[in-house]
Amino acid sequence: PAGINPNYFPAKLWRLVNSPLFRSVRWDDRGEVLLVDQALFESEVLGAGQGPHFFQTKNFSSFIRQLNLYGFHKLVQELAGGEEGSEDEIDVVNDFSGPLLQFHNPNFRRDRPDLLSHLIRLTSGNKAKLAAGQEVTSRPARQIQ
Amino acid sequence: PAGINPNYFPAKLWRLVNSPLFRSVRWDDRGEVLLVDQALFESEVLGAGQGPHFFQTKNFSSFIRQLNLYGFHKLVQELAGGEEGSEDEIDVVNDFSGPLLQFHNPNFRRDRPDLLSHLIRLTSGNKAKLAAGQEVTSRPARQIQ
Amino acid sequence: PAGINPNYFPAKLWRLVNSPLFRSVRWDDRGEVLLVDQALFESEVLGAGQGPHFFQTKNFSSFIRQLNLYGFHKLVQELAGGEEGSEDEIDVVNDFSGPLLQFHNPNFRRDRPDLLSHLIRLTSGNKAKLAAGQEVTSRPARQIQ
DNA sequence: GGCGTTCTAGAATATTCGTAG
DNA sequence: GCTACGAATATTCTAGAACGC
Repeated sequence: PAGINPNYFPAKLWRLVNSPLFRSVRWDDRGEVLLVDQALFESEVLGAGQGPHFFQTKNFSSFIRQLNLYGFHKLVQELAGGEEGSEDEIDVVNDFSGPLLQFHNPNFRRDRPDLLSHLIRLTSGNKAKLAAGQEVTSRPARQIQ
Repeated sequence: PAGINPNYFPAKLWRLVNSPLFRSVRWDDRGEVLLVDQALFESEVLGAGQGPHFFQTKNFSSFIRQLNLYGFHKLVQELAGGEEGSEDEIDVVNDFSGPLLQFHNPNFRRDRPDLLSHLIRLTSGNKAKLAAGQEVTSRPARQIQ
Repeated sequence: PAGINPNYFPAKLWRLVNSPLFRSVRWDDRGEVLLVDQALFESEVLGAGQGPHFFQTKNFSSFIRQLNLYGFHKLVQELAGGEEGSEDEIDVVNDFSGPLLQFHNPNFRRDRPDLLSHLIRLTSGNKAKLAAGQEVTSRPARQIQ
């Protein structure tokens, strides 16, 4: 998407979730929740010898730290028991391999790439600025032209 | 229900009692009392190999501890000894399999999901806050809505 | 070892590291450093269907949280870059399968089971007591006789 | 100086055990 | 007998802090 730095975590996550080449990171049916298959992610994204190595780490926990730093929150898997929409949840969880971790961020939605610029790193400094009502933006990409 | 954390006990209990897939946890006729078949609960909810494992314990007593922590109280079953109206009680108790335990909480009613947010964990700290007249709320959910 | 509660983390870790049945948790050559093969640990200790299931979690991160709570610290692996003695480190790291994580605690040594009783949970309350110079002990095991 | 990675800790709920009432 | 509760540990999710680039 335009306007955000392609080298930073939000842009990388966006490319991952929208890439058909990576099955470990996907959208839920509504395009509002990030689904992650940890085992598959570790092999196809963090594993050795992966061509376009997205991240420098091999530890899944570092990926989780990034998600939290950018304001994502984990959703617990509501399995088989709700009133409405329980079928979807079953599908979501048992899709193809291991259980899927679910993360949510109001500024990370499939149909709203324009919101990506609102994903900021929640450092203590940035949080103080936000509390003071100031705008916080990520460092923009260095455009050639 | 909206506004409560789906990871926590009240939400899980709500899903259980309203799920047609679990027969061990049900409402009484009026939708005001929680009915629990211990033997069935131990096999279908706490038993091994249950896909959607709601709890990490296999001990029924831990489930009871949670009920008490959230303000549920056990109703003693007056077995066929009252004056009139004893048939109802017999029906309630011997519905389909084992004896049904009955628990009550004024904020847990079938037709009032809005009251679920009042179910708070009665730790000593929270009870002190309540005694001091302060509001006590659960850690909020990260709801999608 | 006598005197410590066999249900708590230090005793479980002691049994694991000294058990020939579990290869994922071992001592280093000197018996002073805990070596953990994460992948093997996840399958043989945290995996489903393990007989004497030590922990109720399936997440390796929860195991790490326990190590830190009881005062263990991770040792960074100096990979083949030192001056002398680097062979030992290589052996430690590449012994049989994946890389081995190393953790250290002065009260966790192979030849000193008597020190296990000094492993206490570093909660905020216990840390305050320690800072005040008070003794902190774990809840003792309930002995039958 | 910002971002990514790592290691550790905070804080809330969950689970267990024992016992008061 | 047995319900309810206190208190400790266990588990989970998130955040703090340090460091390198």
